[in-house]
Amino acid sequence: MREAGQAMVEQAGADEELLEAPARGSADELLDAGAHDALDAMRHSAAHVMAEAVLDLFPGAKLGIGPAIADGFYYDFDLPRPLTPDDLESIEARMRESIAAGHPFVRKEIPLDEARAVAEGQGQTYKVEILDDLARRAAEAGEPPPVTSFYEHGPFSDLCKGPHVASTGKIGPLKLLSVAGAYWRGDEKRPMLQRIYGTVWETDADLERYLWRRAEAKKRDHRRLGVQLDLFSFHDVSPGSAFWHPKGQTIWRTLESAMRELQLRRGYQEVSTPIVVSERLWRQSGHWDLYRDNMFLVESEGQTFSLKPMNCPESTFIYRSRLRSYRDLPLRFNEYGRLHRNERSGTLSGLTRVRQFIQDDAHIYVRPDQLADEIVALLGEVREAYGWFGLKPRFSFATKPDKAIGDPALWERAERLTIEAFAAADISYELKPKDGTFYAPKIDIYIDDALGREWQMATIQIDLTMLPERFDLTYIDEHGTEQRPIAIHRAIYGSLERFIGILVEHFAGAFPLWMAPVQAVIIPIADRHLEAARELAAVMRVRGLRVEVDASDGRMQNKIRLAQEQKVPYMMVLGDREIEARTASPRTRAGEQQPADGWEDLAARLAAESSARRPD
RNA sequence: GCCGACAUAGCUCAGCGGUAGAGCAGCUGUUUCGUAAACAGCAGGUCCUCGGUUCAAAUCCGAGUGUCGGCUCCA
Repeated sequence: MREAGQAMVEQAGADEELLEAPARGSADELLDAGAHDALDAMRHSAAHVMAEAVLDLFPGAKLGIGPAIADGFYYDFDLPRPLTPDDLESIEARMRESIAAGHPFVRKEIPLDEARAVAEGQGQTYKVEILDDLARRAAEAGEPPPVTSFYEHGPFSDLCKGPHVASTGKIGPLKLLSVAGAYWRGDEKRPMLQRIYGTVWETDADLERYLWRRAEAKKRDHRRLGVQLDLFSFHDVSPGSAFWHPKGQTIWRTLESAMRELQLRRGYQEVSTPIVVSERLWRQSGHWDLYRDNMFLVESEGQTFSLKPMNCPESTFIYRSRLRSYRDLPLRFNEYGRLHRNERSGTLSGLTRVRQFIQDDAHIYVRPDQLADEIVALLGEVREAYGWFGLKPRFSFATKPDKAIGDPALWERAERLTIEAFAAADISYELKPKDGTFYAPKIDIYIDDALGREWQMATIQIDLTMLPERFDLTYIDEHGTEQRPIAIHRAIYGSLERFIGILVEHFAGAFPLWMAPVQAVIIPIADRHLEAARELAAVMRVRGLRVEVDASDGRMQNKIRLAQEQKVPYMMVLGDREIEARTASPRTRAGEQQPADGWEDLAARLAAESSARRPD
């Protein structure tokens, strides 16, 4: 990865559109600049031009940092007053002037102490801090203070590694997007700066496409569609917790029963454990020290309880409720446990960041010799379940971090068996060295949604120590001696709330037939067709289909439009012709008219289509 | 939690010191209609909450609550 990055930077440096990157300096430093290609150089250059504009409009503004980021750039400023949307317009206008002027970017090298004196003279305290850090890092590495580089364009100069485009005129079409608060260096104990986000592209068409993508994402926003489709709502009496409406709950139950069906087939046994649990349990599990701030506490009769933030410790009580034989393993306990985590108020966001949620959680207890087979099976479960939604999971494998508990030999074995399991299941994965949890190596599962956004979804953790040792789990092996099982924590949907939120956006609310809250709407043309419409609905409901009859006195065209807006997969218009022949001709939400079919046959066909759980 | 913005009818939003508005949804009536919006009428609001300024506050100021954009992509 390092090598690839370096090669890219060198390639970029060779591009004549780019100002040459510094010859000296490690690949790491170059990577830190985030300037990987021409577009990044352009974005980083735009950040400089924005800083120029801000300094011009707000003399005395202090500069933080201004890197290129995915899709654009930002720059952090310490300003005398909060910025308004009008300010963004005038800053953008000033940037256009600088771009029109076509100032060349000029690289200057200045000894560090000299640069520091200049920055201090200008009152640029954040730049001084950066320079001091550079000096300190060099000193720690036993190197002399490095020579620093500045990039100048027109009246503006900024400490910067580069590379940049040749001149401000080479900066493509841009737009400033938003202002947000950002702590200096991401540290909440440091001053809060104002961050301006912007986007730059090589062509107008690219910019348009990006803005369209943003607008599209906004239209698909699950918080918006959740209201439109009547799925769920949020209320200030319980911030961060969804109120599920009937249709949302139907989706919920449908996903849950699909997973239950899979779990039944795979030999899981469902359990349920208390939500209010004594602090004593959390002390034993270690959560009390590490996680207490995120737990809701409840006092009763002088004892402290908490709403459980995770299920895992409690499942061990069921494991230990009797003596376990090696013949009992694997034991697969799944639980749809309701969890509460007291997330900081500012981080809450729709269904994707909540305080209360339910996981399709499971804890699987295996003998070491069963681990590899179990992981292969779990990877298969993930693939199967994600196939219901047409999602293609990508896998990563995170290994033992530096601060880890437990026997190194067990770690080594678990990691080796996991890698073998990937091979056996013929699944490729990205290795993330030292990125596991302190108690377990873990497999994380990612998907890209319909808009190309990446989401971290399921997780599989191979727990060698936390549950087995802290809760003293044992089984009796074939020689009559006590052994420690391995515990696997796994969630495939993860939080159902979050998963449904992602699905709403992925499908833009047009759910596949099998999970649509209303699968078909029957539309009688006139009142005299209502009775037959109800009959057809009954025929379909017998097959387990979720069907509604639009009995309102609106016109058929309007009923179609409403069903269309609700993204109902099938509409059946019933008039004299259909009723005479006891047929119906489904109209799909894509506008396709399917051939007429007898009621029974149609119901059977749609029911079969639904139970196939196809993603389209 | 912190910074900024926002909070008006069920929904989307206008009004921004002088008696609360529109479209959609709802209700009532007329219409009974062939594949994406029939017509008319009616009803609907402690303008988020509390406090302040003012002859007068949805509008200005302060506090609180909630929501939204962000807060480790480090020259």
